[in-house]
Amino acid sequence: MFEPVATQPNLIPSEHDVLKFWQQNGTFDTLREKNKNGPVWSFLDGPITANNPMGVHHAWGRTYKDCFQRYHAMMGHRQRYQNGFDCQGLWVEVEVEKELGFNTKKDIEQYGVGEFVEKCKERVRKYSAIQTQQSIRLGYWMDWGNSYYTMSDENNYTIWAFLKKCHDRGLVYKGADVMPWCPRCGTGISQHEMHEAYREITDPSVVLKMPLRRGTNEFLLVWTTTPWTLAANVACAVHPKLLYSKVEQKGETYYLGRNCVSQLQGEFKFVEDLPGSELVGLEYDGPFDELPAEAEARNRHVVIGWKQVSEDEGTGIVHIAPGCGKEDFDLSHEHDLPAPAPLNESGVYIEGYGVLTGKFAGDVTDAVLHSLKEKGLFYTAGPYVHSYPHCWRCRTPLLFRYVHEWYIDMSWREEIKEVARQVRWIPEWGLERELEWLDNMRDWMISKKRYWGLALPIFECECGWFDVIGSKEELRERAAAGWEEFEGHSPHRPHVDAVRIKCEKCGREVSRVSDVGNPWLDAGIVTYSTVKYNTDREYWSKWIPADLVTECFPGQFRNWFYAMLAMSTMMENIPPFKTLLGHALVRDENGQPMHKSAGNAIWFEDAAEKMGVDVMRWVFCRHNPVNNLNFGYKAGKEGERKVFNTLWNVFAFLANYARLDGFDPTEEQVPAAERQDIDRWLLSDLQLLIKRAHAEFGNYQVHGFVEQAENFIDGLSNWYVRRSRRRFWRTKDKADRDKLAAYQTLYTSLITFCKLIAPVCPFVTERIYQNLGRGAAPEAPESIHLCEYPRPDDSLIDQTLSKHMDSVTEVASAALRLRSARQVRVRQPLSEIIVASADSEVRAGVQRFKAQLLDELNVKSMTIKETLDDVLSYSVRPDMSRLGPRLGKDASKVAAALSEMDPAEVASGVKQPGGLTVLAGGEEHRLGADDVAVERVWPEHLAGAEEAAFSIALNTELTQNLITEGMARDVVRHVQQLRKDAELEMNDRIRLRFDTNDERLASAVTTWAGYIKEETLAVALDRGSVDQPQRVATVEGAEIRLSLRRAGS
RNA sequence: GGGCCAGUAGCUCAGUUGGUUAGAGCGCACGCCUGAUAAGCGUGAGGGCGGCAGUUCGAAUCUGCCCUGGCCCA
Repeated sequence: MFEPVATQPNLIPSEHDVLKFWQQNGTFDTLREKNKNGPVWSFLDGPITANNPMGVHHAWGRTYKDCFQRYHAMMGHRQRYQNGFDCQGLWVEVEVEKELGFNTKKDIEQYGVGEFVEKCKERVRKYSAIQTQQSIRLGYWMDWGNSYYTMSDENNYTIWAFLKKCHDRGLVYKGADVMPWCPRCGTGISQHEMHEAYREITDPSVVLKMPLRRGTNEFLLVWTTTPWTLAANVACAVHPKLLYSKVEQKGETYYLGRNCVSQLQGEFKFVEDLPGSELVGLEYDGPFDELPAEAEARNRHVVIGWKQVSEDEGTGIVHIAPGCGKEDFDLSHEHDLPAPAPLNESGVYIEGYGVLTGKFAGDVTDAVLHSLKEKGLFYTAGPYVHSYPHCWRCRTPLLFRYVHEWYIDMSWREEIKEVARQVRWIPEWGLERELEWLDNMRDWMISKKRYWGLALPIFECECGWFDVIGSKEELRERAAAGWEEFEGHSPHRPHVDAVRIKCEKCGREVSRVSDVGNPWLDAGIVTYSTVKYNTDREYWSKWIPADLVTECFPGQFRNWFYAMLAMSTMMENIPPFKTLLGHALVRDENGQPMHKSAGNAIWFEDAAEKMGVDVMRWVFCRHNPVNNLNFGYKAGKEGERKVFNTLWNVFAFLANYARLDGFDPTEEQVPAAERQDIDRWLLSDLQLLIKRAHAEFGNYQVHGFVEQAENFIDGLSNWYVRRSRRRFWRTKDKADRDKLAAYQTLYTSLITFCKLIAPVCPFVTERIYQNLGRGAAPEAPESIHLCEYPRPDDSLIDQTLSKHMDSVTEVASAALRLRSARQVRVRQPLSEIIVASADSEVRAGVQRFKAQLLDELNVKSMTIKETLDDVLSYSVRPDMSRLGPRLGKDASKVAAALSEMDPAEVASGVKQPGGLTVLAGGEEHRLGADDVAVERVWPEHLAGAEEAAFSIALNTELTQNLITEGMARDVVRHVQQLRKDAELEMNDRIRLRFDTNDERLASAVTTWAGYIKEETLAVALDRGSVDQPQRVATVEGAEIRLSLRRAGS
């Protein structure tokens, strides 16, 4: 019935076997069929970017997703199992550009937008297929034929519906702003995408002179790290309340922040300090006033006050170029200043900038400095290290550009906040984080001047009119031209661009704006688009809000979580999900961020085939998700040893013995009341573990359960099995109810344990189940994952028993420690142990498991008492350094008197409230606990230890009998090793032969021959010359030569 | 400048509603045990819980301020 089990689990090859097994049997389909009428549990998958193979960090989130789905499946819940792929957006474009060797948008235009978009789709298909295969390898059970793609028509049109709703409320607008711009990608970078954009770089820092127009030789010293923006200077800003110094140097007068005078080169003469407010309003000459483009600004150069100015860096006087900086731009509104915009979308100067025209902004530092020097405006320059934003996809340093983009006015953020509050955030501070973002975010920039993405359904007329189309049907109805060209294509560029509608104001035919959409629109709509919102509203309302969403949280508060919340608020004003479980980042073994470039990134496939996915999943589930996870093979190895080897060994032990014994798990159960205490202890612990599992899975805190599971398997192996082994070894006997109870207890515990952890490690548990569960009962479900999740049986829980067992293990480990300290090996039997405790529960526990303890500790007898006082003696030594100064010459008399007294009385006396009264030299002296040093003295023959809850004393006196028995046990041990070396079966009988020159040893063997034979399954034990010993061992200093052969052979 | 999270042995982390002598794993050394275990167990060295000040009979746990690191926002 049970298959024999190898001693090594061989995890990785077996995982492939299990995958095959599931596939061949259609196990996942069976599961869905089984649960099809069950109560709904709704998980909603966050789309993975289908742009690269998976790294181990993807596996973390996916392990959670699978794990919770598997738990709920075993609870009988109906689920959707839909995986998602994120398809559209700049990240795909950038990779395709790399593949094709493109550098600019021009390359794409020349190649053809249609072809380029096809390439993007192709890349998505390729990597979604790879990720699918990898996920299957992880054991991630999903409806893989039915994954959603954010590039689908359904998804795109549902976003149109969302935008239409926004437009109906008047929230869509075209705005003008200065924003971060990637000159390589030729697109603005929205606030959402500025996450992790800042990187340290070295830029030129320049201090230049701006001549004041009011007098001669007076200059503002102005600082900038972006020399290219100087050609668009409009104003200078000072902090009105900061102090500025007026200084003279080489016949010129300079103004700069008082705390910035260290910027001055060489000697200078201090003239006076004045507040910034006195500089405000002064007019000056700009550094590039000769340029035609500065014509308007030329007449407006003025010093303005701005409280953001700091004197921590630079000169305390800031150059303002409203067309080149966000804050500058805002200031220009405040002060009604012009905003010349010098760059085109590639970051190149437009006409009107003299020698700069046609040059890339990042390349003009030398030209700018040269020009300043020529004009006598240069003061100093040097390298400056600061953190500067970069394009999050191509790493190009961003520029700031004045542009027109489409926005959603987010003035309705309070509505979103209200929805966010209805979600349960794990960890709880996720809500605060989200609310903070919602408070601080600006309007949502939804346009991008790119090619591969959502086609914004905005049609804009020259006359200023625009409208938003809400569906494919609406587009068809309103199409004035180009519908035929578009029909049959997905709503992507370039085909959708062919459609024109009529301007409702001036009647002209107008096209769609050429922009594509922000990719977070794509992912944010999935709670609608993928759940049949448009086609089956009843179905949709059954599954949304989803019960669970789980993702890695850094970044997602402003991206996916935000987009889902905002879009769901607009669509139906409901939370899109009920619980959000966030987890931190995967780091390398040393806590460093994993980077492809640093070479410390681990690809999923490598990890899967090197550590195995069960182990990987265990590592993920064991970790507290709020902390970053340091992932590496070392941690995997540890988990493997600690958990999987232990589990496997218990399994192998049970299966192999059960096979020999013909144990039948379907036999009638021995009632719990008739089983041994240790059995009932294990079953009680098992119920507690089941309870814990339900609590933690239900609460999405799987790591708490996994930690407890580790403790359980440890107790199962290293206490229950170790303590119960002999019950399994007894000869086959149908009437042996105790043996049956042991089998049943171990069998139930192991198989229940496997079911409990099956969602975490679905492979190894499946193998164990196939042997133990299915092998024993062919009518059982064909997979462990088709079983019901175990339910706790409260009647089996016995808290007192647990407490008793705790006392027992503590006493055992204290006694073993004593043996170790005294160098008395455990195989050497000892005559007596005394356990003393004032706690009656401890005494009860020790009494209850007396036999177990004696066996475990190899001691003949045990005495249990309340205190060890009667076996201990005390030694008392007066502390003369205290008594001397206090008692003077009486001190020595007190000491003498003390030595006459009973040390035990002294010991207890000094602890009394009044102290101990000692009569010496005719006077009474009171001694307190500090006056004497009391030591407990253990009698020579006792080794003692005092613990918090109990004391123990071990009699280490050895009689000849004990020594002889110890020798016999040593011999047994050597024979067992010999059996193992000879690769005998566990139930093979042997004929044993030994030889020794030591008569003590020889007589020990003879005296204990019965015992030795019984322990080693020897049918014969003879002394005789052993010419070719299979083992030569030393016992108590004497040599013994051993040989054996299988009986009957 | 504001907010969130974290700061416990060499490293990685546990420490429930404040309660006696703060735990575990890894690593190192030594020892023990082994008819399931190329496994396991024990011991030792090593920290007084970022700092200071409070509350309390009692604080790693609560309060305040500060320091360091990470993240977010400005």
